[in-house]
Amino acid sequence: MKQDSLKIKVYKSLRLDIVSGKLTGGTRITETAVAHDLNVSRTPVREALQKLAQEKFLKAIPKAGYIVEDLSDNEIQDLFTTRMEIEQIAIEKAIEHITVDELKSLDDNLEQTKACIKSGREFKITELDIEFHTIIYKAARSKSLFRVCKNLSDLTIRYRHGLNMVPNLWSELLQQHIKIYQALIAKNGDKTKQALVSHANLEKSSLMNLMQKVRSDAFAEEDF
Amino acid sequence: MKQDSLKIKVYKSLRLDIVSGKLTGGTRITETAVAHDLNVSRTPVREALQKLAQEKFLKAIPKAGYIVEDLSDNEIQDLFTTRMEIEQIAIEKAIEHITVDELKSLDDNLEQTKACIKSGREFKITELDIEFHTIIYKAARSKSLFRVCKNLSDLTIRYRHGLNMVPNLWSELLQQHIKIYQALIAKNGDKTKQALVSHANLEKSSLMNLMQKVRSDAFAEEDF
DNA sequence: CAAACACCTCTTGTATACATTATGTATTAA
DNA sequence: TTAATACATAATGTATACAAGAGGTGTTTG
Repeated sequence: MKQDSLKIKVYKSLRLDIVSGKLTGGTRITETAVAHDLNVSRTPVREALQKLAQEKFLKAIPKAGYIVEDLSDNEIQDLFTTRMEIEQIAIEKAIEHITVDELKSLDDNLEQTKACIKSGREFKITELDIEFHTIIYKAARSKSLFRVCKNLSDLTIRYRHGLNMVPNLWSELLQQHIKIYQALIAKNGDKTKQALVSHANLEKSSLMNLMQKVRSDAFAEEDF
Repeated sequence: MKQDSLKIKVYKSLRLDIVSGKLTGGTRITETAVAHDLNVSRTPVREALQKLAQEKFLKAIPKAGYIVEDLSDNEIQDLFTTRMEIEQIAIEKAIEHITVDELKSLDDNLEQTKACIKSGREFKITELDIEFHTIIYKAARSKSLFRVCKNLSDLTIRYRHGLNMVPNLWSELLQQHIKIYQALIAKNGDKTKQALVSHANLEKSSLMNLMQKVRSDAFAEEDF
């Protein structure tokens, strides 16, 4: 395997910090600080930050640095909604083109997820969830659509780790993955889309409940 | 108005060269050459090239430079198809949210286009065409959807200048814009989507005919 | 003659020094 | 006391020098 360039290393490192929630929304980031932390010069850091800003993980403040993108509840909802709407297009195409190998990959993915839920390896579950959807994007056989789907999916990752705290949610989401998988095999367009919409809605509503809870908890603490 | 940074200047300059067809697909681009041409250092050039590559106007060849992205006929068709499919989502939302001011902007746009078709200002017509669709994207009131639509639309621009050569096409496309506009006013979802699909299909088929013609002409010349 | 190896050159990758600008603070004048 | 100005500071913006890798070419050796 070829060695990543420093730019890519910095990119991956920061991206992981953001999607994993280590860097929260609003955090200020400066080229110099990152360069110092990672022991590289400003050049690769600068390029990595620009890439992250273009992907909407960071927000560039001209002549003043960057902050970690901090979406409002409405903007997060909007993101999840758009993702679902476009994913419907993808899954409709996937029905036509998906191969037995790809269906096998989905099946493998479901098995692995089941195992991870049992053993409680939450970080891995999120990864598998992303993989499940990515297989479908790819099966749509549209380069431009794949790019759009993947980008939207990536942007949602950081908001989904909180879902690990909701008890039994992963089991429900897995059941929905299975429904999607079965509808894909049956090549039933309406059923597939419906299963996908239910899935996205559960995810979105769980997230919104969670955020409201977090907010009211914070408010309660202020009473002291 | 604030002065653009060199990076932005270089970016805009190259982007214009690509979408206007001055730089055709497959053309090789190197940092040094661009820097020399525009009398700036490699740093801003480098950043501009990376931005263009991320937006899929250029293709990065690691350690070897860049070439102007050269899509196959199928890939171009795919791009236009995806754009249309996602634009349908946008226009459905636009019906719900579009304001009278925005409808007025669309009307202005149609009038200007009419005038430009009469006077044959083709470059301006393309701009107005893009503006027409952008107003609709914005009216959908979804940040994430707007971003996706705009990006896909931008990618199609460079393939559309060839359409200027097709006689009377712009008049037909204008008629379709008018249909879309009227359907939007009537807030008729099905009619609006149908008008949009017709519009996109005409554009796509005209482009494919044109490319096939260009190809067969080139083939005919080889017979000598 | 063919294949392998070394080297030469072109291009990106990285570090660093310097320029520019925006912001905040302190001082001075009205 | 307040407002304006000047300056200090900290960040990005830009230029440039050097490093490193990939590919082509020529020479050498079997």
